Amino acid sequence: MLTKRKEAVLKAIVNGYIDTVSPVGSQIIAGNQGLSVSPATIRMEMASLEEDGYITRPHTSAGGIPTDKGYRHYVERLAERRDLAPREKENIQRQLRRTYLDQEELARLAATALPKLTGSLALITAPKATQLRLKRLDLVPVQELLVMLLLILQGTKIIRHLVPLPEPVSQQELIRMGNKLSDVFEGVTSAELDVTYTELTPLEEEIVDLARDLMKAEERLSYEELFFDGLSELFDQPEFSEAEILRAVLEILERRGYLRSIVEEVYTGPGVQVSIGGELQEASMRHFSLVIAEYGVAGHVTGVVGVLGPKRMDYGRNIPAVQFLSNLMSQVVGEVYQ
Amino acid sequence: MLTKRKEAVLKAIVNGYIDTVSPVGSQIIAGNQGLSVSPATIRMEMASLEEDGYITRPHTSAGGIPTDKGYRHYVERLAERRDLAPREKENIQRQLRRTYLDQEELARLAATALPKLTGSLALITAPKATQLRLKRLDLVPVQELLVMLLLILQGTKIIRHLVPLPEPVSQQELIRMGNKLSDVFEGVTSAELDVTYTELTPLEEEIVDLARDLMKAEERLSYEELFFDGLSELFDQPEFSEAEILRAVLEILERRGYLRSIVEEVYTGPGVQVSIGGELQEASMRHFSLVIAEYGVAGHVTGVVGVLGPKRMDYGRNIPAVQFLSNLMSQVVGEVYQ
DNA sequence: AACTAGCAGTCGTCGATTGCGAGTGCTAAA
DNA sequence: TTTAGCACTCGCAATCGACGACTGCTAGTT
Repeated sequence: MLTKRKEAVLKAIVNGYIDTVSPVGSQIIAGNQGLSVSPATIRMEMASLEEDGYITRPHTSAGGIPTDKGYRHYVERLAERRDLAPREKENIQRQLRRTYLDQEELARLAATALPKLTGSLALITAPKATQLRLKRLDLVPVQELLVMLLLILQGTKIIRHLVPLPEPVSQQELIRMGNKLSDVFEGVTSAELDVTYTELTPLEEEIVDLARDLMKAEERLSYEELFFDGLSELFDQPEFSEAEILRAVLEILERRGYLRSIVEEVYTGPGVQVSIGGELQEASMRHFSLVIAEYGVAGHVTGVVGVLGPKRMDYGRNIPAVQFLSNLMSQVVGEVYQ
Repeated sequence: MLTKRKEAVLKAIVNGYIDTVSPVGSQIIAGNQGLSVSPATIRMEMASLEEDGYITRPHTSAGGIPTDKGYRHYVERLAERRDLAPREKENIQRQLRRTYLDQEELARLAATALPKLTGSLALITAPKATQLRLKRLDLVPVQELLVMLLLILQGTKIIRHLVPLPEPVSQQELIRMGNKLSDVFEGVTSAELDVTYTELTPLEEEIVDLARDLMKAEERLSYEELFFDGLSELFDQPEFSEAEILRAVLEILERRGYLRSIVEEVYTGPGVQVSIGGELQEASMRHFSLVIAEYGVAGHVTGVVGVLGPKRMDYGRNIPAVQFLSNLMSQVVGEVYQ
């Protein structure tokens, strides 16, 4: 356990490092009001903090910079949460509360808003239903032997898929089939989409089978598509003057599935989760931190919202920001999802 | 007009610069088989090429690097086009010819394939119909006073929009309306979507009006959404060791509308178009070249496919690659679009 | 016992200096 | 017209030293 004074020193170091991106020395810390001891004393404390693994030094005679452990302690006990300004909140609310947005657009918009608030990259998955429900099924002719199967699901989700036909089917017949199947299977889950329900033609059976497979495949995906935005905000951060680090981010973003796996790894429960540098499995993430939270309607639809930034991001602000967006999106999604 | 030998020198310089990314001097050029003259003679030619604006030098005693004019001449008369290998072609064909892809997925897949072939960033717009045609109209209940209006259009395009209702409407009634309107307006263009056609209830009229507005808005967009892929391929290029240039690209990519405007600016006619550095309006593009081509069915659906890379990209390969993809996508889109 | 002043010592950064080599332009000869 | 030769120009990388930001330690103070 750290003494009060050690904590004050650690806090000053983390805050200072977040601010200046360079090691902070004992005199600067001593200069802080609130700590009225001499630099020499601070140095003693710093030596001890270093020994305990909270800070490190780039070289012998340099100031301290926080280690992952130091950041962790800071995030958990030291950082002062600074909520968004009421105006900022209103702005975002106005953007996301337009009722004519579908859920993907919602995620996309949220991903655009977040970087401006946090100076970090925003990561958002579209809401994903644990249990899909069919609202309607359409068959739309594309070509003589090709139709588009459209599954319209609860929420605002749509699955579309092209289906080759063994023989030509008239448009009237397709419409009739669509109406019939919509009628029979309205409100049904993938498990209940069963061909034994009623009398179906072979073609209808085939379509129902396909629909079920598509819904199951969709459910099996652990997350919806991941949206991100704010690359340039992220690259405004001074650590990205080195192209190497920058490349690391880009590679992560290009392998979207991979990023999804990180989100899953980090995501261990409700509330805002913070992962710092080396706490993430992946070596290339060691310069970054991730602040994420779940949103949605528990047990029905959920997505993940978060930011990816340098380890020295402004946690005091970003954590409340993610929290706020998570709550807001939960509300909006909840309304549409009924 | 350039003499044969001047052209040979220019070609050697461009090829050399593409290869090594550093100024190429007279001895290296003289070392090329095919040119059996001494370095001194080459120097004379280089001085003349410099005077005519085909090459420049970073400083007095350095080798030559091509100017935009030099690249332009190279692309038009000197570059040897090297078509893709049959295996590469087959691979791509196999990926894009899966009939169950809708058109957006097609564009997305093509955008993924291209960077691997060209080492550049791929830019692709989804196919855009000049004249949208309605195939079907659905109204799907979302909440008591909220329905999703679904316009299913020719091709595989879908427009969805949430519509607040003045008063509750039963699901049966919504289905009836959807079927009725689909029936009346099947195959119709936005201009023909007119409420005077037949007898409609006020709510139906409102929906038809909205549908028309949505279709018109969609038609007014100059291009569909732009897909891109291959950031990391692009950043493997050595010129991106400087973070500044890198930032320029990212800003361009974040402002997607802006990139679209560049595509429009460049796009002046059929066939593969090449724009080199300063030939593009935008100052931040001066280090890049763009190779693009239209694809689709002339007069019906069109999109744009291209690559963005450093000015010293491998034009000899990239131009045929874009050509090939444009042709292939035209075929695939043509089939689905009937 | 806890703190602090003072001081020697460490180490990275910045600017100036230098040598090297790649490559030129020019001249004079072939 | 071409070429060999040569003086000259620059960029680049390495070296060096001064500087200053810090530290760790010691000895003295509270």
